[in-house]
Amino acid sequence: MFQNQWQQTTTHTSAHLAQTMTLLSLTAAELQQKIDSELANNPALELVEERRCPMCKRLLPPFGPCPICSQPKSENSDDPIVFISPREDFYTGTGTGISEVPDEPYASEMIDLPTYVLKQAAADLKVEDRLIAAYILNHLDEDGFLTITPIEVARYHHRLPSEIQEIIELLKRCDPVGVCSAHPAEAMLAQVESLAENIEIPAFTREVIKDYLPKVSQHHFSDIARALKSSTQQIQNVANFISENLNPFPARAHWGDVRNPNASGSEAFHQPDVLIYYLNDNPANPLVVEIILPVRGTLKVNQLFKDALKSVEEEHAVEWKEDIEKASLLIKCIQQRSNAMKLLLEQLVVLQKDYIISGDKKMVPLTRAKIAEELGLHESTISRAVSGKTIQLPNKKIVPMAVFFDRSLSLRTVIKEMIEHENTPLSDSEIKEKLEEEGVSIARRTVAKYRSMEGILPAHLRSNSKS
DNA sequence: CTATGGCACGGATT
DNA sequence: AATCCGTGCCATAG
Repeated sequence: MFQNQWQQTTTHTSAHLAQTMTLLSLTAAELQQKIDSELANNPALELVEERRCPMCKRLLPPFGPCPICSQPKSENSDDPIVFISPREDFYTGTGTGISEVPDEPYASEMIDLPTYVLKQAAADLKVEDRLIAAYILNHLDEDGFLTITPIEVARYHHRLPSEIQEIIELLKRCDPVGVCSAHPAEAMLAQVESLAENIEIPAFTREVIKDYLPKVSQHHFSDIARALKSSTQQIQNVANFISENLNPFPARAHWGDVRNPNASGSEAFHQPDVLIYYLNDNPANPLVVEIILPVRGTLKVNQLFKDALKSVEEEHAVEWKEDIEKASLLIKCIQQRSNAMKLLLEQLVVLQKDYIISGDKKMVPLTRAKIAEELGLHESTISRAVSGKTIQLPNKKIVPMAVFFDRSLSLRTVIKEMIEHENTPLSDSEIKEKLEEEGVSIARRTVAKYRSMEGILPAHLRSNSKS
């Protein structure tokens, strides 16, 4: 009986399928937004109480027992535990998630970047300028850069470009410092100015940022020194300062090995969709894979509402019925999304286990198509499920899920290590040969490409001067 | 002449 | 159909 009704809703193909697709491609944070708005607009949708595991106090998934406590004690520890978890609140990126209070709960007021910046700037803006500021903030890309030019804004609002520029300058000083810049260099300059108020800035820093950023990333220090009539050592200092204190992408959570102390505010915008960690953070324990479901408690169709449907006049009945349909559809779709994510992660974690445990080098080349085949799902499903999502690894790094499908990552790290351990600088073709001895066949040109991807400068400029 | 970076083409992936 | 990636060829720098 219940089953039947369920089935009917699911097999209602077109619209439902479409919605599942859409939901699948949403990240945890986006999904939460969606659910919140649905909850507010649809009276038939109800959020019932959260359940906690009596043992570990962790929030329980919508159905079933606690995934962790219910694990049989002596289990084949090779099998990672994969499960869907309600969000325990937003994580800071360091916690295990188990009975731990988040340090920085952003969730209570999850505001988006534009709002966040506007709040800070509002006080310093003239009333008539706020609208413009809001307009500008709404035209930022995910890194916090402008997608429009000041000229365009000026035309649109019938103001002088200089006035617009003033507003932008103001916005640049707000929390993710450098937001609203046109490119990384500009953002970094803004950060320099802001830092200059408190600490000393190495000489030439501004000049280097302005004109030689690409060279810095390639470690072409001597070139820059020559051009600026400075010393290589001095430029090296500047480069260190830059990498330690500046963030080229103010609004982006910095993943990978870019460390950045002054990024307090920006990190909160990228919550991982999946957490992978050792149970209780002990590497001896099995891996736990936790898929964040941004809902506390259980979502369901309000039973009272359903009952009330029978005793209501005709005109409303239609409308109400629609609401109920919509609600149950949404729930169904969310379940499907969760299910797909779970299937995907189960495969992914098993296949890439070495990578998760021991790092980039062990990455297995993998394509979305292969996974799709394994799972019997369509490639596009996998694509959607992967795109935009991020995963937190046991080592606390947050990486895009797409790296699990990066065919070259493992080779790149091998090359990187090879160069790190080299005595005499190896040329690209020498590296190619070495790799071939290890059974890897790859073109010389490709070595060069990987090398530059890793920001390693060419052999002849890599004379053994260790800093 | 050797080592690299740029451009662009073709096949694989999404 | 659109994009990404590995490569080959060629120009350039040293």
